[in-house]
Amino acid sequence: MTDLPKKLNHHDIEKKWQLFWQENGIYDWDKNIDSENTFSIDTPPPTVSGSLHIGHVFSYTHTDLLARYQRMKGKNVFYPMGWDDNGLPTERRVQNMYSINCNPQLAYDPNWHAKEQTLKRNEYDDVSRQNFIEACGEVTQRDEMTFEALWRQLGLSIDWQQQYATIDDHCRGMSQRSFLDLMNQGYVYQSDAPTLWDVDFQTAVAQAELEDREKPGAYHDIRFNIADSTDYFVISTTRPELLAACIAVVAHPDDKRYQSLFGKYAVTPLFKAKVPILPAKHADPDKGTGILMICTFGDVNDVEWWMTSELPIKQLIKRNGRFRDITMGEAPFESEDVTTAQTFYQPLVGLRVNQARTQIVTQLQAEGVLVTDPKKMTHPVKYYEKGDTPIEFIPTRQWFIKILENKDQLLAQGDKIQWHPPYMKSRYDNWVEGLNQDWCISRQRYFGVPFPIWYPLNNHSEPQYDSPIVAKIDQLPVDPLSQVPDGYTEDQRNQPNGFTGDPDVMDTWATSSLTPQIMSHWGSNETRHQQLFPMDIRPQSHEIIRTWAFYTIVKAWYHHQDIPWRHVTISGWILDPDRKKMSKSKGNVVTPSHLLDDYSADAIRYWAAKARLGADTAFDEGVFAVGKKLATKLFNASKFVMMQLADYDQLNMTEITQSIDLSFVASLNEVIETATIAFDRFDYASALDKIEAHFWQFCDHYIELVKGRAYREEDINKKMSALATLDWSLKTYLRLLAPFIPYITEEVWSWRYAKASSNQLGKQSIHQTKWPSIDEFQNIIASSKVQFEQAIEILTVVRTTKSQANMSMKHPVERMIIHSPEQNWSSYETIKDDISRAGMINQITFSPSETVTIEVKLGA
RNA sequence: GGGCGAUUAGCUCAGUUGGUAGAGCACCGGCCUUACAAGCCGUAGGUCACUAGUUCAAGUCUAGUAUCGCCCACCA
Repeated sequence: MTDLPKKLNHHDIEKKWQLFWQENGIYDWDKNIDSENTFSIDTPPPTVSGSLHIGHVFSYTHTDLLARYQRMKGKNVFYPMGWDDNGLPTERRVQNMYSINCNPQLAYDPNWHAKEQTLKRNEYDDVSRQNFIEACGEVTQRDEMTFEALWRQLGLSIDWQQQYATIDDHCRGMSQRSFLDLMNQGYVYQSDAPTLWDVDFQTAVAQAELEDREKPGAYHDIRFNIADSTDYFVISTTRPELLAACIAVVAHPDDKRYQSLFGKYAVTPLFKAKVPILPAKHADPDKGTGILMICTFGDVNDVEWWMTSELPIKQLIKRNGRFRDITMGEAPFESEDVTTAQTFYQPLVGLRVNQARTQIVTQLQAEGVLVTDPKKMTHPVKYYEKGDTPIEFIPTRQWFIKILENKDQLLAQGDKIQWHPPYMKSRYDNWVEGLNQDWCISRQRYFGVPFPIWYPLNNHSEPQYDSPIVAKIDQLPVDPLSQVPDGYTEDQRNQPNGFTGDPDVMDTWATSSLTPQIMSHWGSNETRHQQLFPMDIRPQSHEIIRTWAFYTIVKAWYHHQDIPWRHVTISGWILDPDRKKMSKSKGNVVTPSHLLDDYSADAIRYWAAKARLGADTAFDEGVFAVGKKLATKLFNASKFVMMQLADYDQLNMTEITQSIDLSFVASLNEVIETATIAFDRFDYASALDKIEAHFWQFCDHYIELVKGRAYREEDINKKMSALATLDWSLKTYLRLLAPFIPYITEEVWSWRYAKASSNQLGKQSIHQTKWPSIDEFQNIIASSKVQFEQAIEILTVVRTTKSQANMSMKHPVERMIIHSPEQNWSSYETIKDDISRAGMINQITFSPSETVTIEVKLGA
């Protein structure tokens, strides 16, 4: 007590308490407590292949506030941490860091080790899939340690024994178990059809992973001749490079301009292909020229129209986005003039889409079939959200999970979940209602969860996709590329009449949609699963409602006919000072480390805690400073209280007897009640507002009112009343503020309340003590907060008067006259001594009046 | 085109069931007051985006308008 630090050094206390929390297992989940008394959190596994930014700190703090509150309410909190380390971001990072490409054809090289190097892209070393995966593993493990250190510094009350990584054995096994279960239930199918395809990553992607980008483009008005006629018409297209892929020309059935052409044929320029002219309802007479070409495949309309037609696919673009070799004249590339067609097509071979476009425009111009110069415009183009080249539709074989046929059920599941804030549910509803494709879960990548599937090969080594060989549940996780299915031997791999492993990996969402089951150990530990599933809360951001939240609801419904969690808590975004979303691509990201160092973890948490769920918040260092100020104030006020209490081990609330003390307790009581209600509604921000405001009243008014009585009063009862109130108040504020600013509260708690002798709560860490409750002091509940408020009013008048007179606060007031209704006098009378001392007032008198006015006469 | 949200003091934001507009920061003035000058006290600052309506009473409820943001759809 005698050697309390003069200044608050947040670096020291952060280090000290992090270690203490870790060594004493303060945040450990107790597996022996039933589900009723458990609060389980489906922590978002951060993508580890990037750096954390202040937005992560923001939303993870929100979850921690709820976790800490629930823990203090006596819940057995299950707060795990996961790492999302599979998927494209990791692969891309590893490729760049080591200058390597994955070549699945190569054999594993046990002597190869990843080393950081920078080579030109065409000089990258090829490594085997297994080597590549090991490199990914090394990188992610290193990243995870960095992340963990930051989370610990921020003070997240995670149980670090509960960890998973989406690429680890457990998660791979769980993903495969899920796949097999869905397969058994008939929710999975394979389809060989045009699929959303990213040509850079060379993989299929899902509808949910697309985004529109506004890009420059141009309308190209191209003349098409009508077969066996001298007539022609003009189509307008943004994708002239696909002219050779044209399979038909369509116009709206009601479009009078073109009705006479239906049933006839058009001949494409350059390639001289005869294509039918047909009616199609999706053709909009008001757009372009009203007549358009169908190409395989220019956009989703082409795909949809093609599926209902009997026409062949003329595929020009290869999986790598380049134009393939084509022999004109061979089906389906028939031509009226094979030689000319080949001449025009040949220069396109090997080009990428935009290069081919330039080339073909030159050709069209040279042929005189481009009616006008290209008309420039900008239009939205579909991209894979992580890609740099527009999406193409390429026919490939993919695995799908059925979702379209269960929209109603999925909407009903959404209704059973409580969304915070509630309007976020409409995002979910909108998305489900607008779905138009099943969920494509296969990806042609390497660092991910493989499908637990092999295919038998016929005597031509062709895979028999209709009769896959399925792994057994107890084999999971399996890697079909290195493991052998029952009944076969390794030397039969890829041999005629042998087998082959499914080469694809799963969409990363196929794994992260199972985060509740991954942590509940569904399928392997039924007791644990029952304790933890469904989970209590799923914290996440709103832009992934359509992916993470949606897919998790899908899986929980298919596997368990249940909701995955009872509540979804949605954090908003951090906006930069121009109110733009912070994102890597915009280059406006703020990283948290230096902020934590400058302002302290408590201060950063304070800033995060001021933002309500769902609300986007501008990045504002001013608020960090306020948080830091609060921590400093708590430190100083606590030091003051400690000085007063130094000689007293234990004080009892029954010693609180004085009017102003009782009314102050009543007023703080009200705050406990309000804050508790707010926290129960997940509204930590309102709770903080109330607590904080009252704490400043404690410092600015209550302490000033009673400090004299605390150290100068001769009447021991009056003195003890002040001391007991200070003691109880501080103990209460510390606990109310503990979820928000865990370091400083723990530090102060350790000065007095963690000691067994003075701690009826019997815990060493404040974070394991009970949240304050009005049940603690029934004898005081009946008190009124009126006297405290009267005192504030009087004190304020005194201070204003002195301030306006440019006087020191120590300057005496010669006389104060309280004009007030007579029935209030007795109340004032009970606080008169305290007011007089705090305001340096020599004399207080009363005067009857209907309204309250306070008259102050300063001394000379 | 459909859906959702926001608009309150110079800035960042509160405002629970309708009842006289709130905080912090910034600004300005004052104050060494035995926890804190990284402090304290105080002053000033707002047609609650706009228009109509309901009501004794609207920041709050209803309808519409504008601006900003997000989600979805369309995108030849």
